[in-house]
Amino acid sequence: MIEKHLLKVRARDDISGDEEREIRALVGQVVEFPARQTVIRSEQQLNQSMLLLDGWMCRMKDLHGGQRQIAELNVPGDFVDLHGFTLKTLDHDVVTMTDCRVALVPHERLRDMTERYPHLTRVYWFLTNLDAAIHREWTLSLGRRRALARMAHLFCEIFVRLRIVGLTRDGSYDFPLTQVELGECLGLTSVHVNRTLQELRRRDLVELRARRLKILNLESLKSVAEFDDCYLYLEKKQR
Amino acid sequence: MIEKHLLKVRARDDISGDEEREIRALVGQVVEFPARQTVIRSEQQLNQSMLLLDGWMCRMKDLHGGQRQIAELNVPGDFVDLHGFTLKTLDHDVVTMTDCRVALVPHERLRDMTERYPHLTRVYWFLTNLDAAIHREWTLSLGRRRALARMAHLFCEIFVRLRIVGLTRDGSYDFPLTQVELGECLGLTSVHVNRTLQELRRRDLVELRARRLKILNLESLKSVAEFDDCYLYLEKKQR
DNA sequence: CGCGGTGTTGAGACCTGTCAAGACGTGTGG
DNA sequence: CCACACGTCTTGACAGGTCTCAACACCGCG
Repeated sequence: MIEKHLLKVRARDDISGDEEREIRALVGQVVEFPARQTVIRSEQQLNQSMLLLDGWMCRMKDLHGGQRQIAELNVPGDFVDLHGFTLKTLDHDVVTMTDCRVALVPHERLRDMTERYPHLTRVYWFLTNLDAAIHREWTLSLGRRRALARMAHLFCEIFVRLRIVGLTRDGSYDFPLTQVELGECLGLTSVHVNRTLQELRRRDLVELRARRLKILNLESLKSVAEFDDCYLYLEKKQR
Repeated sequence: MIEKHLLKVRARDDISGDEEREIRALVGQVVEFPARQTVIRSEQQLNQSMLLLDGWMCRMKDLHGGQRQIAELNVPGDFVDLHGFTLKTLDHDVVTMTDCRVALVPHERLRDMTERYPHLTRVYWFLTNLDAAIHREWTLSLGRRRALARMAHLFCEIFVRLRIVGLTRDGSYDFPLTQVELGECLGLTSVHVNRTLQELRRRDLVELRARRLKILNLESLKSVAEFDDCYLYLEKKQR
Protein backbone atom coordinates (compact mmCIF):
# COMPACT_ATOMS: atom_id res chain seq x y z
CA MET A 1 0.00 0.00 0.00
CA ILE A 2 2.69 2.47 0.94
CA GLU A 3 5.19 0.78 -1.36
CA LYS A 4 5.67 3.91 -3.48
CA HIS A 5 6.39 5.91 -0.39
CA LEU A 6 8.98 3.36 0.70
CA LEU A 7 10.57 3.54 -2.74
CA LYS A 8 10.82 7.28 -2.41
CA VAL A 9 12.34 7.09 1.07
CA ARG A 10 14.70 4.23 0.29
CA ALA A 11 16.07 6.16 -2.68
CA ARG A 12 17.48 8.59 -0.08
CA ASP A 13 18.52 6.47 2.91
CA ASP A 14 18.56 2.92 4.19
CA ILE A 15 15.53 1.93 6.21
CA SER A 16 15.76 -1.11 8.46
CA GLY A 17 13.04 -3.70 8.70
CA ASP A 18 12.25 -2.43 12.15
CA GLU A 19 11.91 1.11 10.85
CA GLU A 20 9.77 -0.08 7.98
CA ARG A 21 7.40 -1.64 10.49
CA GLU A 22 7.28 1.64 12.36
CA ILE A 23 6.49 3.50 9.15
CA ARG A 24 3.70 1.07 8.37
CA ALA A 25 2.38 1.55 11.86
CA LEU A 26 2.11 5.29 11.31
CA VAL A 27 -0.63 4.81 8.80
CA GLY A 28 -4.23 4.90 9.95
CA GLN A 29 -7.36 5.07 7.88
CA VAL A 30 -7.28 5.13 4.08
CA VAL A 31 -9.67 7.57 2.47
CA GLU A 32 -10.54 8.67 -1.04
CA PHE A 33 -11.20 12.09 -2.51
CA PRO A 34 -12.68 13.04 -5.86
CA ALA A 35 -10.75 15.21 -8.31
CA ARG A 36 -10.64 18.98 -7.82
CA GLN A 37 -11.56 19.02 -4.19
CA THR A 38 -9.97 21.27 -1.60
CA VAL A 39 -8.93 18.77 1.04
CA ILE A 40 -7.22 21.19 3.41
CA ARG A 41 -7.77 24.91 3.65
CA SER A 42 -4.98 27.22 4.73
CA GLU A 43 -4.99 28.16 8.41
CA GLN A 44 -7.11 25.15 9.28
CA GLN A 45 -5.98 23.33 12.44
CA LEU A 46 -4.44 19.96 11.63
CA ASN A 47 -4.04 16.82 13.68
CA GLN A 48 -3.08 14.42 10.92
CA SER A 49 -1.09 14.36 7.73
CA MET A 50 -1.73 12.62 4.45
CA LEU A 51 0.38 10.11 2.59
CA LEU A 52 -0.62 10.10 -1.06
CA LEU A 53 -1.13 6.56 -2.34
CA ASP A 54 -2.72 7.21 -5.74
CA GLY A 55 -3.51 10.30 -7.73
CA TRP A 56 -2.15 13.82 -7.91
CA MET A 57 -2.56 16.67 -5.44
CA CYS A 58 -1.04 20.13 -5.16
CA ARG A 59 -0.28 22.98 -2.81
CA MET A 60 -2.28 25.96 -3.95
CA LYS A 61 -1.89 29.57 -2.89
CA ASP A 62 -4.45 32.27 -3.71
CA LEU A 63 -4.43 35.98 -4.27
CA HIS A 64 -7.47 38.23 -4.22
CA GLY A 65 -8.99 38.48 -7.64
CA GLY A 66 -8.87 34.75 -8.10
CA GLN A 67 -5.24 34.49 -9.15
CA ARG A 68 -3.83 31.15 -8.11
CA GLN A 69 -0.33 29.78 -7.88
CA ILE A 70 0.49 26.13 -7.39
CA ALA A 71 3.56 25.88 -5.15
CA GLU A 72 4.21 22.18 -5.61
CA LEU A 73 2.78 19.14 -7.29
CA ASN A 74 2.39 15.96 -5.27
CA VAL A 75 2.54 12.50 -6.79
CA PRO A 76 2.03 9.04 -5.30
CA GLY A 77 4.49 8.30 -2.52
CA ASP A 78 4.60 11.92 -1.36
CA PHE A 79 3.83 12.82 2.23
CA VAL A 80 1.62 15.65 1.11
CA ASP A 81 1.37 17.76 4.23
CA LEU A 82 4.02 16.33 6.49
CA HIS A 83 5.10 19.90 7.16
CA GLY A 84 1.74 20.36 8.83
CA PHE A 85 3.02 18.22 11.68
CA THR A 86 5.24 20.98 13.05
CA LEU A 87 3.50 23.94 11.44
CA LYS A 88 0.12 22.91 12.92
CA THR A 89 -1.63 24.84 10.17
CA LEU A 90 -0.75 25.44 6.54
CA ASP A 91 -0.09 28.61 4.58
CA HIS A 92 -1.72 27.11 1.48
CA ASP A 93 -4.61 24.89 0.44
CA VAL A 94 -4.18 21.25 -0.48
CA VAL A 95 -6.23 20.34 -3.53
CA THR A 96 -6.75 17.10 -5.43
CA MET A 97 -6.09 17.26 -9.16
CA THR A 98 -7.37 13.74 -9.85
CA ASP A 99 -9.30 11.19 -7.83
CA CYS A 100 -7.00 10.34 -4.94
CA ARG A 101 -6.40 7.64 -2.39
CA VAL A 102 -4.73 8.82 0.75
CA ALA A 103 -3.47 7.23 3.97
CA LEU A 104 -4.04 9.33 7.07
CA VAL A 105 -1.26 9.61 9.63
CA PRO A 106 -2.30 11.01 13.04
CA HIS A 107 0.11 13.61 14.35
CA GLU A 108 0.28 11.86 17.69
CA ARG A 109 1.92 8.92 15.97
CA LEU A 110 4.43 11.22 14.31
CA ARG A 111 5.08 12.81 17.64
CA ASP A 112 5.64 9.40 19.13
CA MET A 113 8.06 8.67 16.29
CA THR A 114 10.10 11.76 17.19
CA GLU A 115 10.32 10.49 20.76
CA ARG A 116 11.39 6.96 19.88
CA TYR A 117 12.94 6.87 16.41
CA PRO A 118 15.49 9.67 15.97
CA HIS A 119 16.73 8.29 12.68
CA LEU A 120 13.25 8.09 11.17
CA THR A 121 12.66 11.59 12.46
CA ARG A 122 15.70 12.78 10.55
CA VAL A 123 14.51 10.95 7.45
CA TYR A 124 11.13 12.66 7.57
CA TRP A 125 12.76 15.96 8.40
CA PHE A 126 14.83 15.36 5.28
CA LEU A 127 11.69 14.81 3.23
CA THR A 128 10.29 18.21 4.18
CA ASN A 129 13.66 19.76 3.35
CA LEU A 130 13.45 18.08 -0.02
CA ASP A 131 10.12 19.81 -0.57
CA ALA A 132 11.83 23.09 0.28
CA ALA A 133 14.55 22.35 -2.27
CA ILE A 134 11.84 21.83 -4.87
CA HIS A 135 10.32 25.15 -3.86
CA ARG A 136 13.69 26.83 -4.37
CA GLU A 137 14.03 25.35 -7.82
CA TRP A 138 10.57 26.64 -8.70
CA THR A 139 11.61 30.04 -7.39
CA LEU A 140 14.55 29.95 -9.75
CA SER A 141 12.28 28.89 -12.60
CA LEU A 142 9.74 31.61 -11.97
CA GLY A 143 12.37 34.25 -11.42
CA ARG A 144 14.82 33.51 -14.18
CA ARG A 145 13.66 30.95 -16.73
CA ARG A 146 11.33 31.97 -19.50
CA ALA A 147 8.21 30.08 -20.40
CA LEU A 148 9.79 27.41 -22.59
CA ALA A 149 12.58 26.50 -20.19
CA ARG A 150 10.24 26.69 -17.23
CA MET A 151 7.84 24.21 -18.72
CA ALA A 152 10.65 21.93 -19.91
CA HIS A 153 12.05 22.01 -16.39
CA LEU A 154 8.77 20.99 -14.82
CA PHE A 155 8.43 18.06 -17.22
CA CYS A 156 11.94 16.91 -16.30
CA GLU A 157 11.28 17.21 -12.58
CA ILE A 158 8.07 15.23 -12.73
CA PHE A 159 9.73 12.61 -14.89
CA VAL A 160 12.45 12.01 -12.30
CA ARG A 161 10.03 12.02 -9.39
CA LEU A 162 7.67 9.60 -11.05
CA ARG A 163 10.48 7.30 -12.15
CA ILE A 164 11.55 6.85 -8.55
CA VAL A 165 8.15 5.45 -7.68
CA GLY A 166 7.86 3.40 -10.85
CA LEU A 167 5.28 5.49 -12.65
CA THR A 168 7.07 6.10 -15.94
CA ARG A 169 7.18 3.85 -19.00
CA ASP A 170 10.12 4.57 -21.31
CA GLY A 171 10.05 8.32 -21.56
CA SER A 172 6.40 8.83 -20.84
CA TYR A 173 4.06 9.24 -17.91
CA ASP A 174 0.49 10.19 -17.08
CA PHE A 175 0.21 13.92 -16.69
CA PRO A 176 -3.32 14.82 -15.63
CA LEU A 177 -3.11 18.63 -15.48
CA THR A 178 -5.12 20.85 -17.78
CA GLN A 179 -3.35 23.71 -19.50
CA VAL A 180 -4.94 26.11 -17.04
CA GLU A 181 -3.46 24.15 -14.13
CA LEU A 182 -0.11 23.90 -15.85
CA GLY A 183 -0.20 27.68 -16.09
CA GLU A 184 -0.93 27.87 -12.37
CA CYS A 185 2.29 25.96 -11.74
CA LEU A 186 4.36 27.99 -14.14
CA GLY A 187 3.06 31.47 -13.50
CA LEU A 188 1.64 31.68 -17.01
CA THR A 189 -1.78 32.12 -18.55
CA SER A 190 -3.37 29.13 -20.22
CA VAL A 191 -3.05 30.89 -23.57
CA HIS A 192 0.67 31.15 -23.21
CA VAL A 193 0.90 27.60 -21.91
CA ASN A 194 -0.76 26.49 -25.10
CA ARG A 195 1.71 28.34 -27.28
CA THR A 196 4.69 27.19 -25.27
CA LEU A 197 3.51 23.60 -25.49
CA GLN A 198 3.29 23.96 -29.24
CA GLU A 199 6.84 25.25 -29.34
CA LEU A 200 8.10 22.25 -27.32
CA ARG A 201 6.19 20.02 -29.71
CA ARG A 202 7.58 21.82 -32.74
CA ARG A 203 11.09 21.24 -31.47
CA ASP A 204 10.32 17.52 -31.07
CA LEU A 205 11.00 17.64 -27.34
CA VAL A 206 7.71 16.46 -25.87
CA GLU A 207 4.24 15.41 -26.85
CA LEU A 208 1.23 15.88 -24.58
CA ARG A 209 -2.00 14.25 -25.63
CA ALA A 210 -4.86 12.64 -23.81
CA ARG A 211 -3.31 13.49 -20.46
CA ARG A 212 -0.16 11.57 -21.22
CA LEU A 213 3.22 13.22 -21.56
CA LYS A 214 5.83 11.67 -23.79
CA ILE A 215 9.37 12.93 -23.68
CA LEU A 216 10.81 12.58 -27.17
CA ASN A 217 14.32 13.75 -26.42
CA LEU A 218 15.25 13.83 -22.76
CA GLU A 219 18.74 15.19 -23.25
CA SER A 220 17.58 18.14 -25.33
CA LEU A 221 14.72 18.76 -22.94
CA LYS A 222 17.10 18.86 -20.00
CA SER A 223 19.37 21.16 -21.90
CA VAL A 224 16.58 23.59 -22.80
CA ALA A 225 15.51 23.54 -19.15
CA GLU A 226 19.03 23.72 -17.74
CA PHE A 227 17.84 20.82 -15.62
CA ASP A 228 20.22 19.43 -13.01
CA ASP A 229 18.65 16.80 -10.76
CA CYS A 230 20.89 17.52 -7.79
CA TYR A 231 18.09 19.44 -6.06
CA LEU A 232 16.09 16.22 -5.91
CA TYR A 233 18.72 14.56 -3.72
CA LEU A 234 18.72 11.20 -5.42
CA GLU A 235 21.68 9.83 -3.50
CA LYS A 236 21.35 7.46 -0.61
CA LYS A 237 23.01 8.96 2.45
CA GLN A 238 22.88 8.57 6.19
CA ARG A 239 20.43 11.23 7.24
CA MET B 1 25.20 36.09 21.60
CA ILE B 2 22.43 33.93 20.23
CA GLU B 3 19.79 36.17 21.80
CA LYS B 4 18.24 37.08 18.45
CA HIS B 5 17.95 33.42 17.58
CA LEU B 6 16.23 32.75 20.89
CA LEU B 7 13.83 35.62 20.21
CA LYS B 8 12.99 34.07 16.86
CA VAL B 9 12.43 30.62 18.35
CA ARG B 10 10.50 31.82 21.40
CA ALA B 11 8.13 33.72 19.13
CA ARG B 12 6.97 30.28 17.91
CA ASP B 13 7.11 27.97 20.93
CA ASP B 14 8.01 27.89 24.61
CA ILE B 15 11.58 26.87 25.32
CA SER B 16 12.46 25.70 28.81
CA GLY B 17 15.59 26.79 30.63
CA ASP B 18 16.94 23.30 30.17
CA GLU B 19 16.33 23.46 26.45
CA GLU B 20 17.86 26.91 26.24
CA ARG B 21 21.02 25.49 27.78
CA GLU B 22 21.00 22.74 25.19
CA ILE B 23 20.62 25.28 22.41
CA ARG B 24 23.53 27.30 23.78
CA ALA B 25 25.58 24.12 23.94
CA LEU B 26 25.01 23.51 20.24
CA VAL B 27 27.09 26.50 19.35
CA GLY B 28 30.78 26.05 18.69
CA GLN B 29 33.21 28.49 17.20
CA VAL B 30 32.21 32.00 16.15
CA VAL B 31 33.64 33.16 12.83
CA GLU B 32 33.41 36.26 10.68
CA PHE B 33 33.06 36.67 6.93
CA PRO B 34 33.47 39.76 4.77
CA ALA B 35 30.65 41.01 2.58
CA ARG B 36 29.98 39.35 -0.79
CA GLN B 37 31.73 36.11 -0.08
CA THR B 38 30.45 32.70 -1.07
CA VAL B 39 30.55 30.84 2.21
CA ILE B 40 29.07 27.56 1.00
CA ARG B 41 28.98 26.26 -2.53
CA SER B 42 26.18 24.01 -3.68
CA GLU B 43 26.92 20.30 -3.58
CA GLN B 44 29.70 20.82 -1.09
CA GLN B 45 29.73 18.23 1.74
CA LEU B 46 28.66 19.77 5.05
CA ASN B 47 29.35 18.76 8.62
CA GLN B 48 28.21 21.92 10.35
CA SER B 49 25.52 24.56 10.06
CA MET B 50 25.65 28.29 10.63
CA LEU B 51 23.64 30.42 12.99
CA LEU B 52 23.70 34.00 11.77
CA LEU B 53 24.52 36.41 14.61
CA ASP B 54 25.06 39.67 12.72
CA GLY B 55 24.77 40.70 9.11
CA TRP B 56 22.81 39.51 6.10
CA MET B 57 23.28 36.40 4.00
CA CYS B 58 21.28 34.77 1.24
CA ARG B 59 20.61 31.54 -0.61
CA MET B 60 21.70 32.03 -4.17
CA LYS B 61 20.94 29.83 -7.17
CA ASP B 62 22.67 30.23 -10.51
CA LEU B 63 21.84 29.57 -14.12
CA HIS B 64 24.33 29.37 -16.94
CA GLY B 65 24.93 32.75 -18.45
CA GLY B 66 25.34 34.32 -15.06
CA GLN B 67 21.70 34.74 -14.24
CA ARG B 68 21.21 34.54 -10.50
CA GLN B 69 18.18 34.12 -8.29
CA ILE B 70 18.18 34.67 -4.56
CA ALA B 71 15.87 32.11 -2.99
CA GLU B 72 15.78 33.58 0.51
CA LEU B 73 17.29 36.36 2.54
CA ASN B 74 18.73 35.54 5.94
CA VAL B 75 18.85 38.02 8.78
CA PRO B 76 20.33 37.82 12.29
CA GLY B 77 18.81 35.02 14.34
CA ASP B 78 18.33 32.77 11.29
CA PHE B 79 19.77 29.28 11.22
CA VAL B 80 21.09 29.84 7.73
CA ASP B 81 21.73 26.30 6.55
CA LEU B 82 20.01 24.18 9.13
CA HIS B 83 18.49 22.23 6.25
CA GLY B 84 22.04 21.13 5.44
CA PHE B 85 21.89 18.92 8.51
CA THR B 86 19.62 16.37 6.87
CA LEU B 87 20.35 17.26 3.25
CA LYS B 88 24.13 16.81 3.76
CA THR B 89 24.76 19.07 0.79
CA LEU B 90 22.92 22.13 -0.51
CA ASP B 91 21.23 22.83 -3.81
CA HIS B 92 22.31 26.49 -3.65
CA ASP B 93 25.19 28.68 -2.59
CA VAL B 94 25.20 30.60 0.67
CA VAL B 95 26.57 34.11 0.20
CA THR B 96 27.18 37.00 2.59
CA MET B 97 25.61 40.30 1.61
CA THR B 98 27.31 42.28 4.37
CA ASP B 99 30.10 41.55 6.82
CA CYS B 100 28.76 38.71 8.94
CA ARG B 101 29.31 37.10 12.29
CA VAL B 102 28.28 33.47 12.43
CA ALA B 103 28.16 30.75 15.09
CA LEU B 104 29.09 27.30 13.82
CA VAL B 105 27.02 24.32 14.93
CA PRO B 106 28.59 20.90 14.29
CA HIS B 107 26.15 18.41 12.81
CA GLU B 108 27.13 15.82 15.38
CA ARG B 109 25.67 18.07 18.06
CA LEU B 110 22.47 18.43 16.09
CA ARG B 111 22.38 14.69 15.67
CA ASP B 112 22.81 14.29 19.37
CA MET B 113 19.97 16.73 19.89
CA THR B 114 17.69 14.55 17.75
CA GLU B 115 18.57 11.58 19.96
CA ARG B 116 17.95 13.30 23.28
CA TYR B 117 15.67 16.29 22.80
CA PRO B 118 12.63 15.36 20.71
CA HIS B 119 10.88 18.63 21.41
CA LEU B 120 13.86 20.72 20.33
CA THR B 121 14.11 18.52 17.27
CA ARG B 122 10.54 19.38 16.40
CA VAL B 123 11.24 23.07 16.99
CA TYR B 124 14.17 23.03 14.58
CA TRP B 125 12.23 20.92 12.14
CA PHE B 126 9.59 23.64 12.37
CA LEU B 127 12.18 26.29 11.56
CA THR B 128 13.13 24.59 8.31
CA ASN B 129 9.43 24.25 7.49
CA LEU B 130 9.13 27.98 8.11
CA ASP B 131 11.82 28.55 5.51
CA ALA B 132 9.84 26.41 3.10
CA ALA B 133 6.75 28.53 3.79
CA ILE B 134 8.77 31.61 2.92
CA HIS B 135 9.87 29.90 -0.29
CA ARG B 136 6.24 29.23 -1.15
CA GLU B 137 5.31 32.85 -0.61
CA TRP B 138 8.16 33.91 -2.89
CA THR B 139 6.88 31.42 -5.45
CA LEU B 140 3.52 33.12 -5.27
CA SER B 141 5.17 36.52 -5.61
CA LEU B 142 7.26 35.54 -8.60
CA GLY B 143 4.40 33.72 -10.25
CA ARG B 144 1.53 36.09 -9.70
CA ARG B 145 2.46 39.47 -8.26
CA ARG B 146 3.80 42.15 -10.52
CA ALA B 147 6.90 44.15 -9.80
CA LEU B 148 5.33 46.75 -7.52
CA ALA B 149 3.44 44.29 -5.33
CA ARG B 150 6.36 41.90 -5.30
CA MET B 151 8.73 44.52 -3.98
CA ALA B 152 6.21 45.82 -1.48
CA HIS B 153 5.71 42.26 -0.27
CA LEU B 154 9.41 41.72 0.29
CA PHE B 155 9.67 44.92 2.29
CA CYS B 156 6.77 43.79 4.49
CA GLU B 157 8.26 40.35 5.03
CA ILE B 158 11.64 41.70 6.04
CA PHE B 159 9.99 44.23 8.31
CA VAL B 160 8.15 41.52 10.23
CA ARG B 161 11.16 39.24 10.41
CA LEU B 162 13.46 41.98 11.64
CA ARG B 163 10.90 43.22 14.17
CA ILE B 164 10.86 39.81 15.82
CA VAL B 165 14.58 40.06 16.52
CA GLY B 166 14.46 43.71 17.51
CA LEU B 167 16.09 45.20 14.44
CA THR B 168 13.46 47.75 13.46
CA ARG B 169 13.01 51.29 14.74
CA ASP B 170 9.53 52.71 14.19
CA GLY B 171 8.83 51.77 10.61
CA SER B 172 12.40 51.58 9.44
CA TYR B 173 15.27 49.14 9.23
CA ASP B 174 18.70 48.73 7.70
CA PHE B 175 18.40 47.23 4.26
CA PRO B 176 21.87 46.62 2.81
CA LEU B 177 20.98 45.23 -0.63
CA THR B 178 21.92 47.04 -3.82
CA GLN B 179 19.29 47.42 -6.50
CA VAL B 180 20.98 44.65 -8.47
CA GLU B 181 20.64 42.29 -5.50
CA LEU B 182 17.08 43.38 -4.90
CA GLY B 183 16.43 42.42 -8.49
CA GLU B 184 17.98 39.02 -7.86
CA CYS B 185 15.43 38.46 -5.11
CA LEU B 186 12.50 39.70 -7.13
CA GLY B 187 13.26 38.23 -10.52
CA LEU B 188 13.68 41.71 -12.01
CA THR B 189 16.48 43.63 -13.69
CA SER B 190 18.12 46.41 -11.75
CA VAL B 191 16.69 48.92 -14.20
CA HIS B 192 13.18 47.82 -13.41
CA VAL B 193 13.95 47.68 -9.70
CA ASN B 194 14.96 51.30 -9.92
CA ARG B 195 11.71 52.32 -11.60
CA THR B 196 9.59 50.25 -9.27
CA LEU B 197 11.31 51.80 -6.28
CA GLN B 198 10.53 55.23 -7.66
CA GLU B 199 6.91 54.26 -8.01
CA LEU B 200 6.73 53.09 -4.38
CA ARG B 201 8.37 56.36 -3.41
CA ARG B 202 5.97 58.38 -5.54
CA ARG B 203 3.05 56.73 -3.79
CA ASP B 204 4.55 57.67 -0.42
CA LEU B 205 4.80 54.04 0.64
CA VAL B 206 8.52 53.65 1.32
CA GLU B 207 11.77 55.53 1.18
CA LEU B 208 15.12 53.81 0.59
CA ARG B 209 18.24 55.89 1.02
CA ALA B 210 21.70 55.19 2.29
CA ARG B 211 20.87 51.51 2.78
CA ARG B 212 18.03 52.29 5.15
CA LEU B 213 14.44 51.45 4.36
CA LYS B 214 11.69 53.56 5.86
CA ILE B 215 8.12 52.40 5.59
CA LEU B 216 5.96 55.50 5.33
CA ASN B 217 2.59 53.80 5.31
CA LEU B 218 2.60 50.19 6.43
CA GLU B 219 -1.10 49.62 5.91
CA SER B 220 -1.05 50.81 2.32
CA LEU B 221 2.15 48.91 1.67
CA LYS B 222 0.58 45.70 2.96
CA SER B 223 -2.47 46.33 0.87
CA VAL B 224 -0.47 46.92 -2.32
CA ALA B 225 1.45 43.73 -1.58
CA GLU B 226 -1.58 41.71 -0.48
CA PHE B 227 0.60 40.86 2.48
CA ASP B 228 -0.76 38.43 5.06
CA ASP B 229 1.76 37.46 7.72
CA CYS B 230 0.21 34.04 8.38
CA TYR B 231 2.96 32.34 6.37
CA LEU B 232 5.49 33.58 8.92
CA TYR B 233 3.82 31.56 11.71
CA LEU B 234 4.01 34.23 14.37
CA GLU B 235 1.92 32.33 16.89
CA LYS B 236 3.38 30.44 19.77
CA LYS B 237 2.27 26.81 19.60
CA GLN B 238 3.39 23.47 20.92
CA ARG B 239 5.50 22.10 18.13
C1' DC C 1 -28.26 16.93 -29.20
C1' DG C 2 -26.67 20.43 -26.46
C1' DC C 3 -23.55 21.82 -22.94
C1' DG C 4 -19.49 22.81 -20.21
C1' DG C 5 -14.88 22.28 -19.94
C1' DT C 6 -10.80 22.32 -22.54
C1' DG C 7 -7.76 23.56 -26.24
C1' DT C 8 -6.51 26.82 -30.21
C1' DT C 9 -5.80 31.03 -32.66
C1' DG C 10 -5.29 36.10 -33.65
C1' DA C 11 -4.68 41.04 -32.67
C1' DG C 12 -3.28 44.37 -29.80
C1' DA C 13 -1.81 46.12 -25.15
C1' DC C 14 1.21 46.14 -21.40
C1' DC C 15 4.88 44.96 -18.38
C1' DT C 16 9.48 44.17 -18.13
C1' DG C 17 13.98 43.55 -20.47
C1' DT C 18 17.86 45.32 -23.22
C1' DC C 19 21.14 48.52 -24.42
C1' DA C 20 23.47 52.59 -23.78
C1' DA C 21 24.80 56.75 -21.71
C1' DG C 22 25.44 59.72 -18.05
C1' DA C 23 25.22 61.19 -12.92
C1' DC C 24 26.51 60.43 -8.42
C1' DG C 25 29.48 59.00 -4.51
C1' DT C 26 33.14 57.12 -2.27
C1' DG C 27 37.71 55.48 -1.66
C1' DT C 28 42.50 55.57 -3.40
C1' DG C 29 46.70 57.33 -4.93
C1' DG C 30 49.42 61.07 -6.45
C1' DC D 1 43.47 68.77 -2.48
C1' DC D 2 42.67 66.95 -6.87
C1' DA D 3 42.25 63.22 -10.31
C1' DC D 4 40.65 59.11 -11.13
C1' DA D 5 38.40 54.64 -10.95
C1' DC D 6 34.81 51.89 -9.75
C1' DG D 7 30.45 50.59 -8.19
C1' DT D 8 25.90 52.14 -7.96
C1' DC D 9 21.97 54.65 -9.38
C1' DT D 10 19.23 57.00 -12.98
C1' DT D 11 17.20 57.90 -17.38
C1' DG D 12 15.62 57.23 -22.26
C1' DA D 13 14.41 54.71 -26.39
C1' DC D 14 13.25 50.62 -28.09
C1' DA D 15 12.50 45.45 -28.21
C1' DG D 16 10.37 41.44 -26.84
C1' DG D 17 7.86 38.17 -23.89
C1' DT D 18 3.63 37.47 -21.97
C1' DC D 19 -1.14 38.94 -21.06
C1' DT D 20 -5.82 40.20 -22.32
C1' DC D 21 -9.76 39.71 -24.82
C1' DA D 22 -12.44 37.46 -28.01
C1' DA D 23 -13.88 34.03 -30.98
C1' DC D 24 -14.01 29.48 -32.38
C1' DA D 25 -13.02 24.30 -32.45
C1' DC D 26 -13.09 20.11 -30.16
C1' DC D 27 -14.79 16.53 -27.22
C1' DG D 28 -16.84 13.70 -23.68
C1' DC D 29 -21.00 13.23 -21.41
C1' DG D 30 -25.69 13.63 -19.72
